[in-house]
Amino acid sequence: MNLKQLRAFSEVVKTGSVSEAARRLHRTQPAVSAVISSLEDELGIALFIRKGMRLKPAPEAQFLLREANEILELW
Amino acid sequence: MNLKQLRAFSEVVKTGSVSEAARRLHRTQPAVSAVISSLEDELGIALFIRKGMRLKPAPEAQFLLREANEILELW
DNA sequence: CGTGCTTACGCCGGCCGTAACTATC
DNA sequence: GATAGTTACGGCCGGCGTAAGCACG
Repeated sequence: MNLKQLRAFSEVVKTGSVSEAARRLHRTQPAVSAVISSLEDELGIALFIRKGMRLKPAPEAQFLLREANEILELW
Repeated sequence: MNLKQLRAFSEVVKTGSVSEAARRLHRTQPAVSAVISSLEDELGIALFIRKGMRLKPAPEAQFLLREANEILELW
């Protein structure tokens, strides 16, 4: 787990979109997608549920979101 | 600035030694040394004063140490 | 078919360890 | 000469973008 992952995760939740998060992070969509995947792999849980074409944060993602934002705030 | 740098910085301060920090971080001495250098470069300040063979945190390092530990605690 | 996410793939930069050098005791 | 830190260097792995594939409306 590292900052890049937390930033990506936070942005995707905030915007509800990998594409939009990618724009804000100045990265391409696949790059952000991969970062999210790697985070899910590490944690061993799915952080998002595909809802049609959109991503909805999974319930388990809530606690991580709080921690992530807490850390990013300090940055 | 990233987590690796903060971890390295924190360990070097804690132990007063790059070698010992390297052992704890499971890295070699040169690797840790380089991370510290990169952090100092980024910040544009010297974080340590060479006191004989030991490293003493520079006064300017104090504020960073507090922030670093705060962040690492959350991890 | 347009929009969005993932998979595939090759390139390139950065990180790591080894080795050599410098300094302090 | 032992111990600690830095500098030099080469190899390798990971992250990036491009492109192609897949799914939903």
